[in-house]
Amino acid sequence: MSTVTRPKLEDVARLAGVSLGSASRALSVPEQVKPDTLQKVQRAVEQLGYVRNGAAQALASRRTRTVAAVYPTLDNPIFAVSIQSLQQTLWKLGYQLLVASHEYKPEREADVLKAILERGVDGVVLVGTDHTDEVFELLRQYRLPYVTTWSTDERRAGYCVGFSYYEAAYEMARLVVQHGHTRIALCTGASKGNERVRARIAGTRAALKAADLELRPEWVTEKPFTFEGGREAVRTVMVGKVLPTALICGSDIQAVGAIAECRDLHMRVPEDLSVTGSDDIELAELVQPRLTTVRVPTSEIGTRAAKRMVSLIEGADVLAEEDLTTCLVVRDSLRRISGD
Amino acid sequence: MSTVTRPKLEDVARLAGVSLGSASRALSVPEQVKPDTLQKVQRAVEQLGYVRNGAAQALASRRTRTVAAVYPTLDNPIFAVSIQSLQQTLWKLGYQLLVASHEYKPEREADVLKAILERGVDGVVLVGTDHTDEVFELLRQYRLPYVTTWSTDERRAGYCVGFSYYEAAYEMARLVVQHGHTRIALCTGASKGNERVRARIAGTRAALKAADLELRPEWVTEKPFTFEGGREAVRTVMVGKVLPTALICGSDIQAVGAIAECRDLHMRVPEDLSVTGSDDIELAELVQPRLTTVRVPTSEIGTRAAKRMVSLIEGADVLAEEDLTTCLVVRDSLRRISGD
DNA sequence: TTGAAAGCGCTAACAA
DNA sequence: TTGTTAGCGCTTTCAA
Repeated sequence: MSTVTRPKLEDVARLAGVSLGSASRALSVPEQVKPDTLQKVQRAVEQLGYVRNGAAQALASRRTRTVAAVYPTLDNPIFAVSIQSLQQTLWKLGYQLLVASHEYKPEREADVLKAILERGVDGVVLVGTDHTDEVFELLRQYRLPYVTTWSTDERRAGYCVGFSYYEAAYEMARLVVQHGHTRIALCTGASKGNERVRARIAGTRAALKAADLELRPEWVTEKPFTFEGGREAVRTVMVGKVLPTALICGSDIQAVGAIAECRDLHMRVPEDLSVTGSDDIELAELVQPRLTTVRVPTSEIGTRAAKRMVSLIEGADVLAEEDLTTCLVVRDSLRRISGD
Repeated sequence: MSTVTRPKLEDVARLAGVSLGSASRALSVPEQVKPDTLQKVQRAVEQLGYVRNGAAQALASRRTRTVAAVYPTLDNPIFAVSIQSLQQTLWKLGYQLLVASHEYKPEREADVLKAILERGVDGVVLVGTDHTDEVFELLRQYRLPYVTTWSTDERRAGYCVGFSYYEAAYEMARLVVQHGHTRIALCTGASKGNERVRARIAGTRAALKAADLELRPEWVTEKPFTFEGGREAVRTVMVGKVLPTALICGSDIQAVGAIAECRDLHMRVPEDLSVTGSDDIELAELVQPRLTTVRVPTSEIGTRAAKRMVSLIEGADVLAEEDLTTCLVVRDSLRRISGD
């Protein structure tokens, strides 16, 4: 009970009456020792309450059994859910997760990564494919396997776990157009260092173009992925003589904020302004009006990223996987406009 | 650029023309080396792109510069916000954060902690004061400093960073009573292994008692801290001949779920049922009706916990701090009942 | 203020 | 299958 000092493997070996090497093997490659030896070691471990010293193990084996994930922010339900599944899956595979965030400041990412490198990890999970050269350089230099998530990217296809933001945006914009809207505004996040935002803008523009519509520059706003960002978008876009009849938001969080702002401004959703979101977070069907949005495979991304990361680390064959898919979820916040 | 192998301190020392010891000191205790030496080492570090090997450092110094935090879940905005501030503050103080969660299963906490111990951390941040003996035993055995957060607890007062759930609940219940409600229901989380839930029930009960009211057992429901939990609470409690006129929820998330369920059930909030929350998450003022709730110092908890944790680790004097406070936020989801 | 050298606790190659 | 032993890269005495 009151161990004065933390027991080491040597203590375990001595108590079990085997050599240090056998004790080590009993713990890491149990199938390579005699059942008898294994049992003796296990008993000693239990008796002493022995727990491996990870630093020593990492130093000697050059493996940490930890993977790091660098997120734009932790304070967004889609990332929280995704981290959750990433964590759970890694845990089952025997890995721990070290999380970090750069608060949507792409230029900070390399610093965050450096700190992680120093601490030592076996692999890194990144969000998106757009990172500074420094980030990729560090990864290369330290020979760290990595997977990029959320977005797909043709060039690095083997290591992406995500879906096409372009297509998701295209589908949504088409849906809005099909509902008879012609004056359509777009609220996204900051496009710098974020290819997902850029793909979304491009997809939306393409869908409008296919309907001979134009995405007016003054109706495209880049706002933070927060409730407040959505509020700002409404204030930014609902000025001037000609007003949009629909606001497509890049995230449900923004959409919910936009709806709240409309209410405060005494505008009705969807009668005065239709609002759509993206992600289909749980909240989407709880707000009033219920949000029309696009469902993305949030938790699946975490699970798959974990598995792929471990395959990469352990040198298993990494099979090219199909991209994940999204689907429209039609609820009440998008109005059908008859005539014009 | 294309370093074949990661440079070590020895390489730095050689390039700088100093001994290994001096190079080490230049990095960790720069004030103990001559400015000249310091500069030479710094230059070499830069030139080689040297990054410390954390495992080796941890092994030799028996310090990891990492603190772990074990949460019930990561998928709850109050924890996300708190983690955020914890992380930021630790980072500024030169520490990294390792997060883990036990998914509201108190019995898993010790296992999670063991994995953390193995990885090696300098201290642990826990949520709440109610943990299994095994958890405290591990902490003691490994001499790990820890701080408990969110809740205050007289017995371990020196290491708590939190507020009184009892008082917060008392205030809220009193407010509800003052609004003329006599039939009051309570929706909390699971009380097992969660002293915060128990304190909340006790506080609510005490406030009712002070008004000669009773907290009926059939109107006290323990549900998960999720939207769905709030929905279930409404279904559980709104049966029978006599119905409550107010539902006090243990979290805003539950309250928002409850409001949505009322809507689906064609009950109006607050006309047919008043609903109150707790935490004052951002969403609270975005929903319709806007939520009456109690504001808790979410981000302050993270900041203070980080500072206290580092003081504990570095052996600084840990000054007894005052408990944090909460305050009622009155909005629209609580109705005033005239007469009865 | 510096250099030399002895570990930190473990893994893995090698020999038996 | 097991025991022996040489490191893994760093910190930290100790002596100079």
